[in-house]
Amino acid sequence: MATDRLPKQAENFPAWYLEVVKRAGMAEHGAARGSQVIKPYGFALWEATQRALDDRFKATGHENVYFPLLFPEKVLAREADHVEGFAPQVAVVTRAGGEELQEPLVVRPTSEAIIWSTYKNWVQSYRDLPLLLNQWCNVVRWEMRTRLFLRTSEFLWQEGHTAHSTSQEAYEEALRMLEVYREVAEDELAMPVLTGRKSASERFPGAVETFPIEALMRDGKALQAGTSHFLGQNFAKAYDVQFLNTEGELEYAWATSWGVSARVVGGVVMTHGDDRGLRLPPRVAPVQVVIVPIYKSEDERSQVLELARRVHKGLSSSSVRVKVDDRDQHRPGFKFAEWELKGVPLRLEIGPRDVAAGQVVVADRIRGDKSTVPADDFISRAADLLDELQGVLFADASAFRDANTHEAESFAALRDGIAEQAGFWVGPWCGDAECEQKVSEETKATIRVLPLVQTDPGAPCVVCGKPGVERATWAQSY
RNA sequence: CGGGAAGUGGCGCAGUUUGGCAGCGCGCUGCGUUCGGGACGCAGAGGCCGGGGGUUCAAAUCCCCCCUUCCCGACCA
Repeated sequence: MATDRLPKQAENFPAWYLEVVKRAGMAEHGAARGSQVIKPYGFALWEATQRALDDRFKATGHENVYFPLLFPEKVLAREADHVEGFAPQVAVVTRAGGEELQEPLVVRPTSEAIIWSTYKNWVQSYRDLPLLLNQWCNVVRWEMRTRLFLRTSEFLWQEGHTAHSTSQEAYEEALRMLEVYREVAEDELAMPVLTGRKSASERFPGAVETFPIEALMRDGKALQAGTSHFLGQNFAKAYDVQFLNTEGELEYAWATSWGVSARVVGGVVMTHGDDRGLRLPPRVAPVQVVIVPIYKSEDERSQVLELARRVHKGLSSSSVRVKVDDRDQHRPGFKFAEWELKGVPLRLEIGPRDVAAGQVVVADRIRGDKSTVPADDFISRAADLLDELQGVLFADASAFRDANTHEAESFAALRDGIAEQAGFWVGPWCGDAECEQKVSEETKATIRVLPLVQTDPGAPCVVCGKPGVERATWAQSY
């Protein structure tokens, strides 16, 4: 008898996370250091997220493009902050075609450089703007420390790169895409997020402002689940992208970039999972309803499968993603445990008793209860029930986030509080990098997010006591 | 990059101290019994023991060199 249970979340969260990711069939370690193989179940979640994002990109006027994976190192080196920020993480190709390359090629860590060096040729007039483009691709960043989905040396993402004729328009674009990210995180992934600005030290290299979405994982650590950057004219100046404005004057273009990576798959695992495994938001769940047939004799089998297929057909026709688990090599109990691990929101158990009564047993993975309902009632109500569960999951995660958000009354309270109870800690900050650094040195927590508009100016900084200019949210993070 | 651990059938591991037929559990294949919360019996298949060199009658095991991966920290989506 192989029970082979998962570790308990509370006892060892990282081990629990890795076990769920591997055993649910989402991903495993790849051949190269820090790389990963994304398996069908994990990829399906990423695809669902991709669709949700891409639909919204299109709806906001963006188009998809593709730029090269490799480009000359000197292209990357044009923007000072950018190259300084990424240099330690960049993989470089020095040999190809059996020869040393005259000019080394970098594997993109992000594509601002190659895209803006190309935009130079695409932009001459204000009539060429705005340029609203997005790219779905992989990037490579040679991180010291890796973890499946959350930080791998190669990862999948989307990166939007826009060029505008005015500062205001670019700034608004950055905020608009931040809002798209918030919406996808909350409405599709049921993952509540904080939005706002990053402090200067946490900014993207080359950005004027960085706007993140920050989610809280079940172990109280924050996860940056997406970022949108207002790049000002930094890249236009570095790559010489100028246009003639309506006044006939030459002006540098204004830029944004924004990205969400497959890290969010890990975020979903760590936001909603419990001791039994995953709990998937219905809107992105690869399988929303799984049907487990129960039978002894061949006779029962055919009757049970007949009802199962009827229910399958009924649900499919109302666009519910449903699967009949008719594998003969496993008994029902095994299948129950397996689909719970995989986080399928609803499981139907159909056995001889149910065939006789025209009913199904409905097991709810999200709320953890079971009920018996007439088969036809379930078919007509399934879509609504899934919507309801989507809401339950979001409400659960929001309640958890709220319960783990604390007010930092003093530096001592912040320092000791974070050590004792991980989570978001909120308090006034004077804006000095020294105070920020003191907190991170003593607590390992960083400022995750600052409000878009000042909410509490003048309150004493929780570190130094000087009048605050920001209300900061601190947390330890992934 | 510092600290730790580990490379042995698909997966998880034991065997290494003290050299002597390469094992166990899960999984896989076949047959049978089972099937409403992780089934069982019987019979099977499957291994250059991370790589290279050395010591020895004999190396998974001892010695040297190399490679790789994971975990914990500093860096980051």
